Amino acid sequence: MGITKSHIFTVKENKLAKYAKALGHPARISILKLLAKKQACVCGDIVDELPLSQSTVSQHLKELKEAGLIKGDIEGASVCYCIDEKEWKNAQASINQLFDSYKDKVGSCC
Amino acid sequence: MGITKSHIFTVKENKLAKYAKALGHPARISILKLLAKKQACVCGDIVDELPLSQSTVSQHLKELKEAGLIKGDIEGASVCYCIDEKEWKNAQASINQLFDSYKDKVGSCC
DNA sequence: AATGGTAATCGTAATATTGCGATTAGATTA
DNA sequence: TAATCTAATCGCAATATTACGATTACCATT
Repeated sequence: MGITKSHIFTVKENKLAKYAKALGHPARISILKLLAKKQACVCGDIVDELPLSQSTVSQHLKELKEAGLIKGDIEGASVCYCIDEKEWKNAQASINQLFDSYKDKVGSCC
Repeated sequence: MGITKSHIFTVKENKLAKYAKALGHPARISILKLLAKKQACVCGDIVDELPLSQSTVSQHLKELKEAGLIKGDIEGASVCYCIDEKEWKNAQASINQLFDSYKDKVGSCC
């Protein structure tokens, strides 16, 4: 139905999925890389760096903001976007917890 | 247009986004956790663990397989699903590379 | 050969995503 | 105040995702 049955999963699973979903688009990866390098913090600079329209970039920024990965401070007429340090680390830790839960195979199947 | 302009991004960015997208649903997180713990390797066991229909689980498994994170070996009538060790490590490394590219803020903006 | 179990696929419906042009709201400058 | 610049939002179209029941294909038993 295009709608996820979130209630049957844990809060933690949903939060992790939300982080991952935000990372699940190359444009958003690209934006985050720009923000990480701090070469572009102002929205307009991001638009200039990517071959996407202003409205499209704005929407991607909105999704990253809703996932919690970034935050935007209004600076006069423009908006300064930055990575949310706390959530960024939290996301990394959550993802690594999943990856690390897999111990090297001992044989069994496959 | 609901279709991603993949060609304007790098292969690496697209690959990372693909991994993240696969992780972007709580059901798939849940499945991967089961596989990581090896409590469920056979498809049927996964279906039993989750309150989702067989066809829905099968579809999620397909997406995880297409992203490369898991593989399935046919064992008689049933199918044994396991994490693809190599791709798993590759995915973790790619994601961490992005996260680690952000150095703690020194001030600038936000 | 007939039956039963397992898992992929098909078809369908509801909803979400991606992308853009156009418009709008706020701040800045002339 | 008028003109301008910035970024969010609206409206739309194309496509993708999520979910399920039904069907199908394939093993394994009987």
